[in-house]
Amino acid sequence: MNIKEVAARARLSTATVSRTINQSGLVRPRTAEKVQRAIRELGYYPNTQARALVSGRSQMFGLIISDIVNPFFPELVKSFEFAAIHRGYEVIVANTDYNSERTGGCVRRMIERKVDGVAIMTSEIDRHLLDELSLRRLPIVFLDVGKLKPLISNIRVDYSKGIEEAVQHIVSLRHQRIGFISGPLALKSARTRRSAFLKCIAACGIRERQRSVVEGNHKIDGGEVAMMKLLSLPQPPTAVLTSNDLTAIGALRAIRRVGLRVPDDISVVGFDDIELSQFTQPPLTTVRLSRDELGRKAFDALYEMVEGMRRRGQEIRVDTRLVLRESTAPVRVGPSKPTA
Amino acid sequence: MNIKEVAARARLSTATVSRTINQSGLVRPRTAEKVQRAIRELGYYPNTQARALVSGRSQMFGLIISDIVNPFFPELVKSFEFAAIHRGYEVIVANTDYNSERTGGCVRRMIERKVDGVAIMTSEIDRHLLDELSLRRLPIVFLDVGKLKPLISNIRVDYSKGIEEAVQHIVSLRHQRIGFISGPLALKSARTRRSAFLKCIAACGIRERQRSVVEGNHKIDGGEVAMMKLLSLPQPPTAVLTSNDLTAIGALRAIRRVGLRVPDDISVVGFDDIELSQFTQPPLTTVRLSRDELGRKAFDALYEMVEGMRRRGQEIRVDTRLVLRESTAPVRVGPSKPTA
DNA sequence: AACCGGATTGTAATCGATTACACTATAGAC
DNA sequence: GTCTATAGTGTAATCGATTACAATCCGGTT
Repeated sequence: MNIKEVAARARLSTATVSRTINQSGLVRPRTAEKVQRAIRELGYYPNTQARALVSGRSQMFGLIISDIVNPFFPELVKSFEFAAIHRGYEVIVANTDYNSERTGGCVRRMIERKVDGVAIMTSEIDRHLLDELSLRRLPIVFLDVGKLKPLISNIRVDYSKGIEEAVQHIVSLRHQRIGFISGPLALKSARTRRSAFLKCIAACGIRERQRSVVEGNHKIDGGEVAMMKLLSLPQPPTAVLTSNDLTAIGALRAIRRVGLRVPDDISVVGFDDIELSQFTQPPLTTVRLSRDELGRKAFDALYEMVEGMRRRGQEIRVDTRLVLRESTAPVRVGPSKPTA
Repeated sequence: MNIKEVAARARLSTATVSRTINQSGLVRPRTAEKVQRAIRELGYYPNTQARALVSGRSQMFGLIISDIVNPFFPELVKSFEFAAIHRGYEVIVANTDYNSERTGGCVRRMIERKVDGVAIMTSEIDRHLLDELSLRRLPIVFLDVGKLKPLISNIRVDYSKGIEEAVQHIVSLRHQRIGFISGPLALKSARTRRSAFLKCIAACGIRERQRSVVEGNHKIDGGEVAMMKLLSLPQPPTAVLTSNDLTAIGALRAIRRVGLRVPDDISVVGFDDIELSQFTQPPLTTVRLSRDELGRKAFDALYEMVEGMRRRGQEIRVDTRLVLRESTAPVRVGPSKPTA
C-alpha cells in the first residue's frame, strides 16, 4: 500500500496525490476529492520513513531520563509526549539508569534514529557525548546543566524560591536544629539540590552546628536509613528537609518506627510534590516542582529550535514553591524524646 | 554524512561499506579495516530511516498503555524497552488515558510510523481498530483480551491463582465477612479482576450475604471513598480485598481515619504489588503480578512473530501469587467496633 | 600461458515519498 | 483567431541505505 497505488486508483500521478495530502493548495478541489476517495477506499497512510528520508526530518524527539520507575519522571514524560503528539511529533524515551555509560548508548540510538532534537532530563552525561551531539547540529534541551549555545537551550529550576519558603516556614515554627537528607551525591542533580538547601539554610541564619546533613539515595529505603542516622544523633534535629519526596516518605517511616510522631515530634518537608505525597500519613508538606511544566517547556524549547523560530538557545526558568500540608508543626517544647 | 562519503573516503563502493557494516562476511578483512577507519574518522552512523525504507522493517515496536502515571505501567514499560534495546529495537509508547477514542489516534500513529509490531497492554480498544491492524499484517500482543489468530498473541494473566491464595489466606484467618473494592467498572480490565475475585470468593464458600462489593476508581482517593462506604455498612467486613494496590492504600487511609487499625481491626489485601506497597503503613499483603514479566513476555512474543520464528499467535500465561506482609491478621473476636 | 572458480568488489535498481521542472489546457487580452 | 499567463498535472531526480547481478582479481590447474 503506497502512494503509487493510490495514484493508480485515482487515475492521477503520485505528485498530485502527494500535493493533495500535504495541502499544498495547488490541486483543483475536484481532483483532491478523487484523491481523498482513493485514500479512503484503500485505507492508505503515508510512510513516515520515506517522508523522513526526503525531508531530512524524522518528526521524532528523543527524551532521555534517568529512570521511568522513579515517580518523578512519568508525569514529565507524559506532558512531553502530550505536547509532542499535539504537534505531530513522536517521542523515543530512553532510561540511563543513572549510569553515564548507558547514556552513551542512549545518545547513539537517538542519533541513529535521526531524531530532530533531544531533551536530556538527567544530569548523567559527559562532555564527550555532548560534542557528538552538537557536531550533528542537533537541538538539545538540558535540565540544570550545561551552558547556552546555538541550538542548546536550558531549563533552570529555581530551587531557591521553594526551598527558602520551606526553610522560612520551618524557622517560623521555631525549629532550631534542622536536618537535611540528600540524594546520592554521585549524582549531579542531587548535589545541586543539596547545595541549594544548604545555601538557604545558611541564609536563614541557621548555624553550622545546628544542622546535620546525611546522604540518602533518593528512594524510600535510603530515606529511612538516613533518618535513623539523624535520630541516633545526640541532639537529633526537630525538623528535616529532604532532597525528594521518596526520601521524605522513608523518613516518615523511620520516625514512626522509633515511636515518634510527625509533625508533633519532628517536622518533615519533602521535595518535588509527587502525587503520592498527598496520601502519606500525614500528608507531606513539600516543595513543588511541576514535572508537567518541565515536560511542556522542554518540548516547547526544542520545537522552537527545530522549526527554526530561534537558533540561539534560551534559558527557561521553572519555579518551585512550598506546598503546606500536615507534616510540619511548631517545634515541641520540652524533652525531645518523650518517654514513650 | 552518509554512506557515499564513507565510501569515497575509503576509496571503495557503497556496497562494500554496507556489507562491512552488516557483517555479511563477504568483505576481505583488510578492506573492512579501511571501511572501519573511514567510519571512525567521519563519525558516521547509518541512517535508520533509509534502512527501514529498503528493508521494510522499522525495527520499532509500539507499546500502548493506559497511563504512564499509573504506577502499574512504568515497570512494564521499562522491561519492555530493556528487552527491545537488547535486540536492536526502539519503542514508541502511547497513552490512551483509558479512553478508547484516543486509542484510535495511538493506533494510527503506530501504523504511520510503520512499527513492526504492537503490544496493546490496555483493554480500551475497539474491534474496528483491530481490523485496521490485522489488515496490515501487524503482529500484535494483547493483555487479557481478544482471541488467538495468526500474528496475534495473547498474554493471559492467571488472576485466579494469586487471588485464591489470598482468599484462602483470609479464610484461614477466620474472616467471614469479606469486602471487595473494584476498579472503575467501565474498564474491561477492572471487570476482569472483579469477576476473578468474586469467583474465588464464591469458590471458597463465602456466601453472597457475607460479601460486599463497592466500586472504586483504581486510585487512592477512590479506594478511600469506597472503604468509607464499606465501613458505614451495618455489618462492615473484617477483611477487604482490592482490585489494585492504590485502592488498598486508599482503604488503609480510610480505616485509619475512622480510628480503626490494620490489621488488628480490619485486614486489607492489595493487588499488583507495586513497589510502594512494601512501604505503606503497615506494609501491604498483596497479590503480585509481575510487570517485569509482563513487559518481557510481551516483547518476546512480538519478537518471535516479527522474526518469523512463529506465525501463529501463542497464548502466554503469567502467574500471580500472594505476597504476605503485615496488613492481614486473624479476625478480631468480640465487638467489631471497639469503643476507641 | 591460458583457463577455471571462488572470493571480493563495483554498478545500478529499489524502497516510498517529495518536489524541481516540464508540460498542457484554459481563460482572457488583443 | 492567435498569444500569453496561469492554474493544474505529470515526469523524473532525489533522499540514504541494501542487494541482485555484473565485473574483476587471484591462485591453482593443466
